[in-house]
Amino acid sequence: MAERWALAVAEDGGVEVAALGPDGLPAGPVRREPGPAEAVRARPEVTRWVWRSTAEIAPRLLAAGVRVERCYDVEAAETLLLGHEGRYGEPRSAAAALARLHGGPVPPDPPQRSAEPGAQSPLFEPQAVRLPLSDLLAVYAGQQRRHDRSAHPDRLRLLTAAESAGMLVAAEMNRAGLPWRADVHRQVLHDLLGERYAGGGEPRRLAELAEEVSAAFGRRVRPDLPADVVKAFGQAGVKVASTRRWELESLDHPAVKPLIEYKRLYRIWVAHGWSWLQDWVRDGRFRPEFLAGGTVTGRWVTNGGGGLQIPKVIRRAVVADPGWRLVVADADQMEPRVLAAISRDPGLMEVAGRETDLYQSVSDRAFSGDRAQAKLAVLGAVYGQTSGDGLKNLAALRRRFPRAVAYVDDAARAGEEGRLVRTWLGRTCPPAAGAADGTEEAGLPQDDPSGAADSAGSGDRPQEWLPGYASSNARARGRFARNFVVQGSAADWALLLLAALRRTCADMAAELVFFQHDEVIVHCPEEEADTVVTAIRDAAELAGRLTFGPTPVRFPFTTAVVECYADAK
DNA sequence: AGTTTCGGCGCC
DNA sequence: AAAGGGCGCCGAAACT
Repeated sequence: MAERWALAVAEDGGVEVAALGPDGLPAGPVRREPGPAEAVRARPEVTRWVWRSTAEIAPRLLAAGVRVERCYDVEAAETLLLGHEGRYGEPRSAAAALARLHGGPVPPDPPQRSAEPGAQSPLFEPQAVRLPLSDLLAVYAGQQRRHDRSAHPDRLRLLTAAESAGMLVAAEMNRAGLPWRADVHRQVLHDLLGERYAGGGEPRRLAELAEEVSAAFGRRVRPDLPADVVKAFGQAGVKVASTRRWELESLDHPAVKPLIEYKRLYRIWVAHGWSWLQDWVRDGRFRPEFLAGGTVTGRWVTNGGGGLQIPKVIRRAVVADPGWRLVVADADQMEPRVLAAISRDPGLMEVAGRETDLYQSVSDRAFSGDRAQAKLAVLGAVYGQTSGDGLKNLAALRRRFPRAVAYVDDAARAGEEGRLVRTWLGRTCPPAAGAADGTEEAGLPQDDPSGAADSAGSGDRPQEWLPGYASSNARARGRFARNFVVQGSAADWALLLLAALRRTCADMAAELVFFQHDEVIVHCPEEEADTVVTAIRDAAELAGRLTFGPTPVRFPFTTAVVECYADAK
């Protein structure tokens, strides 16, 4: 029997709790408990806890060794509902939601706290505005009605549940951390960069490469300063607009090779070097602080340490504990499969209904077996590519998979026209997203972010007084919206995958330690690895059915059971 | 001196 | 003529 309770943290750290009836209204007296852990532990029959903020409460539960089955995060729900209602940018705190309910002055959201290297994750968000249980329940009841009023209440309710589950998973990952061998990391750095010199300057290998670059130019050039490099090329008679790698690669000059190698290693040094290790790895774990729902598309972000950008060479340092394994699982061709599921394109659903390489199938049908071209065409359609071979390939794609291409084209048009665009479950794209892009001329005005909040009906006003401005902005919005429906629907699915996987891991020692868009890592005892592999496959299929309803589309994963992350794939 | 933007690149 | 989405991170440059 599904039991739902609500919990509100009081100023003194105690909590109020109350049972909720099937209608979501209180079905019993409000009781006080000394803390959330005590309240939850005393009620194992509860299957969903309604609370203001998972980020506030889950760490306290985890610290006490208490697990909840599911939750409903009121502030996550408020964010999703506001977006869905086209009110992006309005304050999303529970206190703001209450004020809107009562018609009072709406408090602005507290500023985001920024990540500090090595900072302890606080058990409380210090600036959070808490609500008494009665107020929290009023907001919750209002949110239930707002779900009901949406175009697809079931989907939106599922999205809220999924987002809440994601926040539980994020809290658990933040507590677990990613197993990290600092000694291995140091060895990798030494192999790549050479010795460090006293005083914090460049390590040996970078100094050598800088010398090579200078020698090639015949004067001292600092390879880490783009302006210096561009000038040096100019003096050597080579015109170059930037020092981007793809641009340098086309040049014929002896400085190019050491320069590119310098930039590659410099990047490792500054972003994942010794000071990174010092800042972010503690007690054998890297804790990047995952933030579920951190982007408008629903993808997660990490706060600190570049947790979602771990370079391939550095993954050597991610090593399972003795006797344990890492199950590294990567969704196969997630984006086109999601496009098949949301567009219901018959041809694309057919190829996505197989677990074999989807890009190969697409290329067999539309690109004479050229897989690389097929992949470029599909990604180009999803990302809004509009030039080069992309256009030609897009035409071929359109002939074979017309509904799929039409789906993203429609999204792009809606975005250009300032209409609301949603993921499959109803996460909504902010109307002005991408507006800052495309203003290639300096000095062009950009959309005022504060204006987006109060101009629900006027956000699409064209600015034709500035030739080129409105159109390039609109096109940027179109590309954003085109990508949004696919990337965001994939994020919808990924949340349900995580929720299902979390459920299975609860019965084992296995812990979810990493999630990156379409990839998960589970850390588990060796003997659980096979079970985890199966659990991931099952979770993927379950997530597919739950998210998209009946669909022939399959969501296969490539899994590897390894001791070291670098040995996967 | 402190804060914001830019250039470039890492990941998906 | 050229026009690919989402992020985070760093140091330098540009700003206040």
